[in-house]
Amino acid sequence: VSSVPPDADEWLELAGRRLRGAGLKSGAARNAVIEHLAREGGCLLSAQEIALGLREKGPGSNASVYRTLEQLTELGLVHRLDGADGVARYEVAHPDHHHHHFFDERTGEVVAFEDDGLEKAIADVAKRLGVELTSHDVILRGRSSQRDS
Amino acid sequence: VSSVPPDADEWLELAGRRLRGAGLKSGAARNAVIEHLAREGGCLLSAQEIALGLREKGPGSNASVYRTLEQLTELGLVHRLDGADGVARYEVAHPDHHHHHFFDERTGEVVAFEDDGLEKAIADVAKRLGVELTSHDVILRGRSSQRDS
DNA sequence: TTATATGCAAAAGCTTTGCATGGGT
DNA sequence: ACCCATGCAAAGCTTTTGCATATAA
Repeated sequence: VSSVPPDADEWLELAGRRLRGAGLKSGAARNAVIEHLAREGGCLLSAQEIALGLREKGPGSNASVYRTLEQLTELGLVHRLDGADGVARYEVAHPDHHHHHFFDERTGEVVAFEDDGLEKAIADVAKRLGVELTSHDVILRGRSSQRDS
Repeated sequence: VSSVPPDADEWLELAGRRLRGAGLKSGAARNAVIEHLAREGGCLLSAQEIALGLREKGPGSNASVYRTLEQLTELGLVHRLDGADGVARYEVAHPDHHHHHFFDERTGEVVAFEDDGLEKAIADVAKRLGVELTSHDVILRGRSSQRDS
């Protein structure tokens, strides 16, 4: 939709650092996945969509895509969301920007949003429950308020 | 964990009403699923767990369980959550009690909780986005704060 | 009597895994 | 050299679907 995210480079560096830190070696397929995510990972992407995008210009087999996404999820570099259609979708996880999603049931559109009040409410709940959060998701479903049917 | 939920009967009646209202006929398998849910649907149950629970004492094939759960979800009678393991889990949806879940990543335990502040924050977001919500989920992951490792 | 419900078995996906090969460090 | 990464093809899984039969209304 938009062009390359502004913090793409930042994330790329972070990814490199964490991968190296985990004792992993660089490889063509994983690099391709990571670059693809840095470019288009702003919205929810399925493994197959990524694999398809890569297949056109080089490396990145299905297996490698799945394996890479699992690693990146493990390292907290991408965020995984399991859809009602049984397909897992992935997004770049930025260190300090939590965002969530609204699914329009009429149009199928997905809107990402950020909300400090919501984040605060979640932090409050965690405190009340006496737990430490490592991640959280908020999924909203409904229709955008319009006058027509 | 606990005994039969107090509002089980209430939900059973609601279910009957909605199913009839949708022009559906009663059937042994679906009845069994519904009764099972009324009894044990307080926590997240997978289709296969339900099917297994039914198989022991009567009707309820795999196919019927899946079909029933889809119908109940459609009618808003149960709430569906798609797990990271690729398995969908279901819970009875009570008309006026929203609750959400905390997943302890250390123990695997799942804690259900309610929080008015959180609900309010979500309602506020919806208003700000100009959307009408039909459902929403909040998923928390982390560890319960304890002193040991 | 007609539309729905059920069950079985087969099919459909998405995702994972075994294994041999290639590549980084 | 050693260990990790990659790709292919073959499983593994949950979930869906086709079809014949049984059953509610």
